[in-house]
Amino acid sequence: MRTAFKKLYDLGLIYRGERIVNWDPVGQTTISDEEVVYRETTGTFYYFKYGPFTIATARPETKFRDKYLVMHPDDERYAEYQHGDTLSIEWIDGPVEATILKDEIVDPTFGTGVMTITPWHSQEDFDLAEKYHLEKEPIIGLDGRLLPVAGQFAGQTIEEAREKIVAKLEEKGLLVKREENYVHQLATASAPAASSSPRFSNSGSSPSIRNSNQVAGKQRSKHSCIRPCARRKLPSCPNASRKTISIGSTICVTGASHARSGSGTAFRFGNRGEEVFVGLEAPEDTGWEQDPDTLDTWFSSGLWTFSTLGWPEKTADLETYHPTTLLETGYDILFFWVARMILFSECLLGEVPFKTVYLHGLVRDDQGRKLSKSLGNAVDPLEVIEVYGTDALRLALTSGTTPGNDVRLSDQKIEANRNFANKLWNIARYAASAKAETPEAKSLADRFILEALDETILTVTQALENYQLSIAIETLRAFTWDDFADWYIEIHKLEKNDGVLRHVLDTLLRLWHPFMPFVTEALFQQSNDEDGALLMGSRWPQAQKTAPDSARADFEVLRHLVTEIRNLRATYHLNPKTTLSYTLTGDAAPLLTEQAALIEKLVSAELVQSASDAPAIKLVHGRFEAAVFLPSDFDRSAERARLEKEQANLTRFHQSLAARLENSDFTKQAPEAVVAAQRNSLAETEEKLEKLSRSIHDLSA
RNA sequence: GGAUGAUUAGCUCAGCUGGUUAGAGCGUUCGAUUCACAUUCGAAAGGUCACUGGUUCGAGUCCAGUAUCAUCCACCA
Repeated sequence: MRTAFKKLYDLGLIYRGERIVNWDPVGQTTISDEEVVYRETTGTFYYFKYGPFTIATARPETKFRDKYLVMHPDDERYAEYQHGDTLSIEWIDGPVEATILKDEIVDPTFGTGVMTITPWHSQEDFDLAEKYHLEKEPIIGLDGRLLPVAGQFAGQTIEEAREKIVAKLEEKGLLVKREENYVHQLATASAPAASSSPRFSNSGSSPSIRNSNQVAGKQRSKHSCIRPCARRKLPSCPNASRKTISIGSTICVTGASHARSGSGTAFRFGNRGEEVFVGLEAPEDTGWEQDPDTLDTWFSSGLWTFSTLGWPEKTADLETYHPTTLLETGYDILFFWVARMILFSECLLGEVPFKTVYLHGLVRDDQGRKLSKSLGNAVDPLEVIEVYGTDALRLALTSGTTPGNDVRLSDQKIEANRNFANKLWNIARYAASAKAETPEAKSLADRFILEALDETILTVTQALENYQLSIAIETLRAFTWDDFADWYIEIHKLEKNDGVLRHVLDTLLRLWHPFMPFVTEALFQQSNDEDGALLMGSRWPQAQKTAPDSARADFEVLRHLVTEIRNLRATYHLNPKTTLSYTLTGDAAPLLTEQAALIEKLVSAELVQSASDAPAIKLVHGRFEAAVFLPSDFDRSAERARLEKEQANLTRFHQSLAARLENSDFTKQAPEAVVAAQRNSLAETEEKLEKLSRSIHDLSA
C-alpha cells in the first residue's frame, strides 16, 4: 500500500488540497464519498428577506457571512442587477456588503431563483467560490459547533442554534415565511462506527486522488476490459460502460477507517511545517509528524488483484496469476471495487487485471429484502450448512439464477436442494452394489441412457462456457432425477447392466462437481478407493457421440405408453396390483412388443394378442395405438371427456400449423428445416386426430 | 434529475443468436407404501408471458411508448 501510495503521489495523482469533504463531528473524521448515504429527511425550508431579494434555505445557521448573491443571467426578474454590483444589506448581525454574481448554475425555477453562497459548507458553493476566487470562511467548527463568527450563537450546536437564529431574523422582520415538510436528502455516514448523527459538508485539507486523463485515457485505449457475461448491460454506474471505466473527477481517499484498515500508519505521508514527505520508510531526520489521516477502505481493496500476489515484489504468483481470467462479484460494488482494481492495476502494473467480470445479484431474504444487520434477517451460512449441508446452500444460490439478478434465499429453496443432494447420495448407494464392468449397451434402456448422457454433457458444457449456470443445473437435475433415477435405475432393477450404471453415475459426479463439490467428492472417493485420486482434479467428461440418436426416440415411445397406462390407473382409481391387458398396433408395435416383458413389470400390464370382450380405452400416439382393457364398470363419460379435451387441444394445434403452412410467405421465407418439421408435425397430428375421433366414436357405440 | 434492471403458473424463478402446443422447483389435488431414497414413488390441475403500438412469414424473445416495483449515481440554495 505504501508503494502504491508513493507511486501515485509521484505521478501527481495523489495530492493534498482543500476540498469539500464529508465531516463527521462525532467520529472526528472525514467520511469518504463512498461511505456517505443520503437519507430522506423532512425539515423546514425558510425564506428570508435579504435586501431587495428573498432567499431560501434549509440551513439558516450557515448564513452568517453570506455576502454573495447568485442568480441566473437570463432571469428577467433580476435583469436590473449586473454581475459585480454591490449593495448594503441588513443581515443577522447588522449590515453586510453583498456582491451580485450571475451564473448559470442557478436554477431560476427553484425557490426564488436567488441564492446566497456558503463556500465552506457546500460543494456547489465551493465550486462557485473557486470559479470567482471568493473568500471561503468556515462557520461551523470540526466539533459541530458554531464558530466565533456566529457571534452570540458561537459554541452552540446546529440543532440548538437554528431556531434561535430564525427567531432573531424574525424579530428583525427578515423572515418571510417558512415551509414545513420540506423533503431533502441528508448526508449521513453508512458506517455505523461513529454515530448516526447527521454529517455535514465541511471544507478541509485532505489527500485526494485525482483521476487524471492519463489513467482514464489508458483505459480507453485498451477497451473491453470488462466483458459483461450476460446479454444485459452493466448496471448503472457513472462512467462505466462496456468499454471504459473511470471514476468521476476527484475522490477523497481518506475516511473513518480506523475500525477497518487498522491504523494511521498505513502510508507515509508526513509533514514538517510546509514540507511534505512521502516515502516507503519514515525519514531519518527529525521534526516530522505523521499525517493522521487513514485511507478509505477501497484504496487497499483496489490493490487486491496484485497486492495479494506479493506485489511490489516480482513473485512467481504474480507472474502466473496476474492478470486472471474471471472476476466474480456482486454488481453493487462494481463502481467501488471493480473500477478501482482496474484503474490501479492499469496505472501501477500496466495491465487490466481480469478479462471477464461475472456479476452476480445480491442475496435477499424470502421477502425480497436486502440482508441487513439492523433488520436481523442476515443469513449465517454456517448455520444453514449445519442444517442443510454445504452443497444444498451452494445449489440454492446458483440454481435458477441469472447474472445480475438478485436471488431470494428461502428455507424452502435450500430444502429442495438438500433433497436433491440426498437423492444423488441414494443413487450412489444403490449403485454401490453394482459390479465394475466395462460399460456396454445391451438393451434399449442402456442405449437410451447413454445417448441422453451425451446430450447432457454437451448441453452442460456449453452452458458453463456461456456462464448459464441455471441452464446447466436444470439440465443436470432433469437428467439425474427424471431420466436416470426414475427410469434407468428402475429398469436396472429388472435388467441389470452394472457397467452402464456405474459409467453414468461416474460421469454425473464429474458434471455435478462444480455445483456440489462435497457430496460428489465423497461419493467419488467411495467408488474409486484404489488410487486416491481426487474428483476435483479429474477430467471433465466428453460426449461419445458415436452414432446418431435413435434409442432416445424409441425409448420415448415406451415411456409414453407406460405413462399413459399409469395415467389410466390414476384416473379410474384402478388397483395398482391388478394386472391390465392391452393390444398394440402401429409402426412401433414390434418395438414395444420386444419390450413387453419390461413394460409388464413397470406398469403391471400384459400384452395380449387379441381383443377381449372387456371395454377398451384407446391410447393414441403418433407411432402406435394401444387398446387397454378395463373392468366393465369404468366411467365412460369421464373417458369421453378426457379424449374430447385432448381432441380439442390437438385441433387447435392442427389449425395453427395448417394456417402457417398455407401462408406462402412462411413457406417461402422460413428456413427449409423449419418448414419441413412443421409439415411433418402436421401429418402426425392429422393421424392422431383421426385415431382419436375413432376412439371417441367407439366409446359412444 | 440521470441511469439500469425487473414484470412469465398460487409462490420463487429459468427461458441462449426470434421458429412446433410455455419450463423447473416449491405449494396444491388424487393415488401408492417401506424396495437406494417418505429428504420417496406414480398421476393431475394450474399461465392472454404487465399494458399499448411497431418490425417480421412468425414475438415471452427485437424496437418504441406507458404503468408499477427495485437498485445505483448525482443532488439545489
